[in-house]
Amino acid sequence: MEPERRREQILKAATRVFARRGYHRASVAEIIAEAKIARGTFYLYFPGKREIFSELVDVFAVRIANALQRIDMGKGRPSWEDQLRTNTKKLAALLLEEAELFAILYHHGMGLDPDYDAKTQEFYSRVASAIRGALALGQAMGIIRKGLHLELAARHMLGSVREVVYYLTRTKPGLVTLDELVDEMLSYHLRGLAAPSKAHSPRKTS
Amino acid sequence: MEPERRREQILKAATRVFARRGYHRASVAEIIAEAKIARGTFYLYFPGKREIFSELVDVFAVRIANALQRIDMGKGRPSWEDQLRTNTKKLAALLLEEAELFAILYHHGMGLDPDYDAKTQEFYSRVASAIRGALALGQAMGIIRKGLHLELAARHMLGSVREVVYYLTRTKPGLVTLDELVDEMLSYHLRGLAAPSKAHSPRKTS
Amino acid sequence: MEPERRREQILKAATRVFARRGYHRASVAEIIAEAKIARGTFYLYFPGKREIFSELVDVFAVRIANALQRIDMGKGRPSWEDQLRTNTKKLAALLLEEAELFAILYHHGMGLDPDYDAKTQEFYSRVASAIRGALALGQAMGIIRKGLHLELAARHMLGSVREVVYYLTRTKPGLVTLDELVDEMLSYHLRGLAAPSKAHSPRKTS
Amino acid sequence: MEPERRREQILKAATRVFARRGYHRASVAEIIAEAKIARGTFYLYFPGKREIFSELVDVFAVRIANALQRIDMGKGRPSWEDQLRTNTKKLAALLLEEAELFAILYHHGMGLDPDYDAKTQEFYSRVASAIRGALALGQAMGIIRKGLHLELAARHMLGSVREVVYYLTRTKPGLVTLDELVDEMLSYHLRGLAAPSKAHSPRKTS
DNA sequence: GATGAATGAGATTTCATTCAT
DNA sequence: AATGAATGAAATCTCATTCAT
Repeated sequence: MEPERRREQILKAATRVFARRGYHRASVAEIIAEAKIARGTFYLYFPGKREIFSELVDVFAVRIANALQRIDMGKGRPSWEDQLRTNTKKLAALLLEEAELFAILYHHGMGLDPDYDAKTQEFYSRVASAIRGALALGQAMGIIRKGLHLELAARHMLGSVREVVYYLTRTKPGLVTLDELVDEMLSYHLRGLAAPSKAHSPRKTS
Repeated sequence: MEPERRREQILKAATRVFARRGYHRASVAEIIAEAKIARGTFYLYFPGKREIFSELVDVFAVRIANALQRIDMGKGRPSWEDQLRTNTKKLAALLLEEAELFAILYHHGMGLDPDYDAKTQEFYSRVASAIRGALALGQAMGIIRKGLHLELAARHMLGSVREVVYYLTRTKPGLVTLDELVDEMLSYHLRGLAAPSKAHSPRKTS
Repeated sequence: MEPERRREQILKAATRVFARRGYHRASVAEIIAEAKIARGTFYLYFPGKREIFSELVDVFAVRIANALQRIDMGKGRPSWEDQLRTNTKKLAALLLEEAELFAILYHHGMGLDPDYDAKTQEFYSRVASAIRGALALGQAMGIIRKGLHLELAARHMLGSVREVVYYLTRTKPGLVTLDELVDEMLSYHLRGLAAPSKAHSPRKTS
Repeated sequence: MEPERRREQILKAATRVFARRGYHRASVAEIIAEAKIARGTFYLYFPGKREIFSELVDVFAVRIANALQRIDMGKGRPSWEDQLRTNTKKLAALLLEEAELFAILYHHGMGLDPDYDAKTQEFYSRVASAIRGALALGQAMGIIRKGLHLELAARHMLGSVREVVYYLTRTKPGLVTLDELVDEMLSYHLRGLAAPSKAHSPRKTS
């Protein structure tokens, strides 16, 4: 088999194994069984378990990054809202489609090699940072309310999207359609939970 | 030493080790070194590594559950809002204080034995379910808007709180005070991100 | 078993295995089979194959060093010749007795880890250097002839003793008694091969 | 490429690799990289790693054998001494020139397959035997002293020459010229270390 | 109650050799 | 003749758990 395809095949098999077993319980033995190759063949294509995992995550991170367009208010561009909706939909679609890869990313960090932990943290930091940028822009345009702590808000979004999508892929696939999901997510983050009639504002405590 | 205190001592040591190394990289060797006991002694008090970890998480889960009062609109009770604020504050305080234990809870699930995974899922399901109950109650009282997908909303909250608190304990401790945090969290979830002036409602797409 | 004795037992077993198989073909599996212990037990006492081998060589090198007294012409000391004879005899006795260990040392260097090679080279260098010192002393006393290239002479001795003893232990044990061996070695090195009558001196060539 | 030259090319590459890494640390991968051929090509010309090594050593052993003329006192032949000197010089020159090959020969034996070990032993035995023959001849002619244990003496020579030449090639190349070396070696073996004035003879001990 | 020496299943990785192209 | 992808036996090392003292 041509190296290119063989590599792909192993990567695919590894994805399945990691998704179903987690990083630690996955073993090279299992990956080669899944890929139906000999032990040595694996090491012909990848230096080891850590590295193939790392590559998996990297590639996926890049795909996510590519799915998201930096929100930009230049002339002739769609509205801020539409761009947000597009990004959200693309992201949700990608995560739902690549549920296996996403499961890996969801269960990230800690317990792996220090190098790896740092990398994952960095990935999430980059995402959070991108979100914060979009929020700042929205604030400047008067769409996002003032007084918001942008750093915390970005983490709120990051955490809730991650959890909701994971919940859907693992526990309740098919609970909602993609569009319903996107609507729910957007309205949740933009409007919150409170009923609109009452101009609700939680009072400050000491 | 009395068995009770010895047990406690081991549990404390294990907490430190798990928090610092993660479940997989932690070793029984490290725990007994930290607890300054012999190898055999460990197994006198706990069946094994998996079990002591499991107990750690369970105990913490119970503490969380105890911190949260089921929201109840009975006579003479504080307002729905105040109960929500109280719960949020207690929870945030507990998680921030017990950062080590929380790090464990944040990172776990998956990669352990299937039995254990199931348990974790169950823990989060219970939390999500409690949140959903509170939201339903709020809806009944007209405080929470109609048309909300309660199951998804509960996951939104769960995920975002987990992420925000973890972010604060690990990356930016001291970024905000506890009260500021609670305010941010409540306003985020209740009011969302959108500026209030504009009666903003994202349009549906096909 | 007490650690002290267990350690000794493993070291003995390893000596046998290394002597009969050489460093590379020896395996930890073989050592533990010889010592009748479990795999893990080996690693309880030694960090690995390289290290146990290294220790073996080190210990033997020290024993050799201890067997040899630095030749010293102080008052009341035996004659230079007697000291030489004593050293030679002790050395020969030790090497013949510990034939297994010596076989290991004989087949030294190259092909092992670089660290190890350096160490062995160093050992032989130290021996050669000690010999050179003794020869210089003998020269000063008029016992050793002038014009000798001491560095080369020391290597001559080193190489020939090593080969002769190895030959005896491996191929022809019992060919000569210890005293005969010592006599042969001393007369070989001191008087050479030439018949004494003819004051033989090889002429120089271009 | 014609098979003959290709074979030579691989043999050369292997020599360099074995000399630089030793038998065990050398890998077929390294040899084919050095020879710039494909993996399969190697096995087209040699049955395996062991065999190419073996061939290397064999070829060199034959070259050594050819360099040495059996000492022969037939009519019109040079004197015994001159023949000895010629042999010694040829041998030293060959070993010094082919330092890489000699390093291999110096270090080998043991650690390889039993078959191989036997072969090495046999090579050295043949050399020792040739030396013994020459010594016996010298004894008959009154040049070599009586009472010498010829077998041991042959081993003495073998070991010391091997060590001295190895020492020069590896550690101190250029320490002496070829002629100086030959003089040193001959005088060492013929006259020994003792100063000539004193008719030195070490006394026997019990 | 406590100890810590012993265990061995299981994980990762290497590399000489084969064989279809 | 030449290639190089594939193989898999074998080696090293880890660590949760047991059990005799």
